[in-house]
Amino acid sequence: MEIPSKFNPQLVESKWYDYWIKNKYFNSKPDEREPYTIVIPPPNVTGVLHMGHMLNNTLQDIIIRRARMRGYNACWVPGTDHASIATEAKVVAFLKEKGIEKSSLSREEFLQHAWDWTNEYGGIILEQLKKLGCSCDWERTKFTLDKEMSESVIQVFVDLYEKGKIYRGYRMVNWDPLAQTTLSDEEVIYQEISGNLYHIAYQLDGSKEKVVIATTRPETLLGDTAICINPNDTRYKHLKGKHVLVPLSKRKIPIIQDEYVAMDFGTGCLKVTPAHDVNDKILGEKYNLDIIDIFNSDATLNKNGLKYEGLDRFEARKKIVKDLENEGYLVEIESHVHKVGTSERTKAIIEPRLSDQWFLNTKDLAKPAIKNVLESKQIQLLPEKFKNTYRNWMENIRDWNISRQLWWGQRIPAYYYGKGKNDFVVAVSEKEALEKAKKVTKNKNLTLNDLFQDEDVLDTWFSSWLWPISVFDGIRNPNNEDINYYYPTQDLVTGPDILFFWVARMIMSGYEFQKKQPFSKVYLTGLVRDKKGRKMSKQLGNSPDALELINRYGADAVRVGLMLSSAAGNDLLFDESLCNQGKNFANKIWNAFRLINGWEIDEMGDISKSNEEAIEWYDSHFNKILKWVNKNFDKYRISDSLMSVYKLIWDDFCSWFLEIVKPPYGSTIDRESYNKILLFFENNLRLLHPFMPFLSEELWHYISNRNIENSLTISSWPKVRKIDEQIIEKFSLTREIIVAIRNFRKEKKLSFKEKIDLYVTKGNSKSFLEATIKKIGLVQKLIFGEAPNNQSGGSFRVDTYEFFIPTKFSEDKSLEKNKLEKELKYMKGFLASVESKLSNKRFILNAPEDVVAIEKKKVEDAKEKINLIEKSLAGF
RNA sequence: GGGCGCUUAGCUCAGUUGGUUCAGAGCACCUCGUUUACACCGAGGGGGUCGGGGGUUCGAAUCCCUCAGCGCCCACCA
Repeated sequence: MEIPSKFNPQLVESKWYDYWIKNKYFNSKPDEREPYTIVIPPPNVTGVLHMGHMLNNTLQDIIIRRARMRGYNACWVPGTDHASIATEAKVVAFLKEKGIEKSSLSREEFLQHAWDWTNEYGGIILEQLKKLGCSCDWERTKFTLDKEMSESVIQVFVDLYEKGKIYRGYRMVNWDPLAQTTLSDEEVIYQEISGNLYHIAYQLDGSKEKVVIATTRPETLLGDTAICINPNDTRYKHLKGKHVLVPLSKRKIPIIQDEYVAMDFGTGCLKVTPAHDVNDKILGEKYNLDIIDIFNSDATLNKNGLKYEGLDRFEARKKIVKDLENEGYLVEIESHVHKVGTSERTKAIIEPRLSDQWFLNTKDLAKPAIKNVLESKQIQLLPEKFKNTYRNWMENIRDWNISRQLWWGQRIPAYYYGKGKNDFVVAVSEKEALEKAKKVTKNKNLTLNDLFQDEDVLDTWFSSWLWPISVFDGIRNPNNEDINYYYPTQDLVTGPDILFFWVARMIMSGYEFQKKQPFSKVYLTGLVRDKKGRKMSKQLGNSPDALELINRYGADAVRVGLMLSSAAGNDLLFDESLCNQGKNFANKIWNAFRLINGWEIDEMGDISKSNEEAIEWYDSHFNKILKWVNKNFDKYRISDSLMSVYKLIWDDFCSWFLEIVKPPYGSTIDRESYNKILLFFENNLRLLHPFMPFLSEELWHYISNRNIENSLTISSWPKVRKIDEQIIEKFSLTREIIVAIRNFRKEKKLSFKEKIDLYVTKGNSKSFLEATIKKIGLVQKLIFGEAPNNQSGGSFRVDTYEFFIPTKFSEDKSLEKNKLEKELKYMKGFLASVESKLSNKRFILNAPEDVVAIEKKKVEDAKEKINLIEKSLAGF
């Protein structure tokens, strides 16, 4: 069959992807086979493919493709996430460009825009995953805001509320003034900044004395309701029970005492602003202080900000510092490095803020989730080091703030029937809410118009934490066929950055709602960095365009490039040259097939001895490598698996096996050899398929007329068969001898085309492959016995063998003698070191028998070699 | 401030419960080679006192201690 001289990924990729889809090879429904399930970490619906996605989706595809080939009912469920903050922010910005302010829209109008946006840009990322070759069951594609997905979320909310785990509370929360919503603790990233510590003097009421406090946030003094000193601080003992006047506002506030204040920090005197600091809030509650909130929701100052009203917090800070200085309150500005919380999404500096929010008490949910991960029986984290991180977080878990002041998301199903904070019911629908409200209020005349649904939506993670269950509709429709069959899933592949956000919470929800783990293995990938070790980011511009890479190198090559350097949990330094390596590999395989394909078969021809040797060896060697590949897969060492396959195909199959069986130019190959070679090639393709699905499928079809199975994708993963260690050893000795012959040629400047005679002058058995040596070493005659007298030439030794090759010119005698003496010196030194080890009584006593036996064997071999060299030296 | 992890060839990393012939791989590098599968190639080669120091052991890259450097996670010192 004609085959193009070059592999063209562009032509082949779309052809086979369409073919796979058309034949529904990726689709799964429950049957009698064992399931193998992976749910995709749903990317942001409006996102685009980046290197991190490429990495973890390639891994998932490799795992699921191998599972499919191993006969499992493989099911990889794809989908997208509505990512409320990120998407809402994008939509708001998009509308703003068109001159539409969010505030001018009703909730319904805004949501319509958001859906329009989603329908237009949503799912692009899924199309990109197809380009990568991902074998997802696309008919199962889910979106976290789909009707049935949302219903599951609401049902879970109601359930947890009824169990008393969800509550509404007035708390200090993390406020993102840019997105204008609260965030969970996990969404706040603390960043070190170099700021200032301002020392500010407060006038003591009814005295000339001033008390100096230290703060990083001078603008919040407008919300001060006390200053606090340590009762043990002798410097301030006399201030007990007195009052001070807040600078600028002249408000009178008390001096309180609490051991919380560190005497050695700042001035040992703390201003207390219960509305804007978590610790101050605690002090405020303890001492019953007033709470003065000075900010609006966008972190500009409100009417409590007095003349600074309307200014942004940082503008206000500048002005206030200046005014304090002018009025003589500012004592000192000390530079000070401290940490500020920033929003994971918008990067805005977080403002601690008191407000009514919904919380989930996770203490009890965490219990089985901790136990089962620590035991590693039901759930295993890979690499294992993450167990510590996980444990640390889970054991100190705090209540989860699940409400967000956004519109894009599932609206909290709490319905208020009155003005009071607690005048609400929680229900899955308005109708049910009305019934409940009627009961609670004992007012039968209540109508839907009397109910007001809570304005907030739920944290996006509150929907994705159900993902492994909700994609199979296990919440709304428990015990349905899918959930019973596919759950628990097998593997989760994701980044460690969402270990708490997502992984830990899925584990909690899995045990809470399904009573079982959501997955048994969590493969945590590393971060994709550039080759300088920098995190890939848009700002740095060091992240290659994923699709561009696929266009340039081909999807297979990019997959290989990514896999070549990524141990689980380790960051991976991505360098485009790795894709090139993948491309070269594809080219190599392609050409190996072109070689085989071009051979003319002689139906009557007999198999040669060297072909027999090579076939016997590769058969065993392949199985040995297969066993190793399987072992690495079992340990989720995917890149090691690939490297084994890479070396198997490139070095062993192409460089050795094909070179041995290759018919000389103009000759034919016998049918028996040809069939075996093709079979081996086919098996190579099977191992290759999970890593390079397109190339392997393409080549498979060039030989598919021999196959009953009509696609490699649904063919089988090879089973390990017998491994003959003896032939493998024989081959490795043969290999060494051939390398030695090649070295000899190079040293003696003998052409690699010139035939030679090879004398085996010393050696106790014939444990190498003669025909192979003759063919690859271009050996005319292989003779066991002494070299003829007066024959010029040179000798060399391999293992316990000595060889002689006649050449026209003899080697310089003194040079050869020198070489032998060097070898002898080394061997003697080696022998001495082993013998001294063996003469050590404690070694004999303590070392295990086999280790001692090995050492003894070393002595024997060394002695034999020394003997060999000495005999040769005697000839000089 | 607590916890975890890392440091092995120029680069990226393996190295299983301490024990086979001077510690392995891939890439890079050097030399040679236009042999009709492939120069996106072939053949051959060089390169590491396993971060420093100390200890346990017959034996340590591997176990213990210590020092140094790097990284990650968690934590309310204003």
